Amino acid sequence: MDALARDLLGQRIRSTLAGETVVGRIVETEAYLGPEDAASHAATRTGVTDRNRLMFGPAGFAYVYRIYGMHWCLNVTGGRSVDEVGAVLIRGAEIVEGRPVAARRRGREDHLADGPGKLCQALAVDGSLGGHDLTTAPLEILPGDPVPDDRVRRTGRVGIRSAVSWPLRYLVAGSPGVSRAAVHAGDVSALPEPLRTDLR
DNA sequence: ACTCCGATTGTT
DNA sequence: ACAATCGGAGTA
Repeated sequence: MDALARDLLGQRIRSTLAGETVVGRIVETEAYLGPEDAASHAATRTGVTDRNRLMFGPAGFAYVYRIYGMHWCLNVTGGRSVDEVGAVLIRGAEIVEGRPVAARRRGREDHLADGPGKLCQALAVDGSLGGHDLTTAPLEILPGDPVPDDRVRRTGRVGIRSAVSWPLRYLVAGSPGVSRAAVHAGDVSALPEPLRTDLR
């Protein structure tokens, strides 16, 4: 999961939804793990539910959920085996194609995709994309220029109450499209020992 | 059936 | 600092 979050940086996400093309370069992600991660939607006491079921499935599919009754958030599922549960939230992208389309959808010329809700609005992503195979149109993740390690920052996650110190947020330092959220130190030692093995 | 509240955003 | 806005999850 963690490795997926790192590797998504620099890759492109192309939306041809609603008949128009918008492409973003992914610059900010966050990993959410399985039941052991209190901040994850997979941590529900009731186990698998209608909402989180995709987090328990195979990798490479869209898990889209609504937040605060008004915004959509896009995740890439990351499970590589039946034992691995989780997904990676796409938190920010730099729009590299279809800027005018994204601006119209956003109703403004700036801050087009520097946040998970904004990104979904710019790419026209909504709940109907849940379960979509992200290797196929109309919403697909494509290879991009790899981001070297010295441009990558790993920090604590944003906007959650539990396990905030887990360093599972990744961003490309200084790149447009990174959200304004404060960069706070994620503490690797705060991760439970079994999970640390997933860190590179 | 009922309450609580969130992996956010935009404005004051 | 705070309102908007609603369905999922937990409780009964």
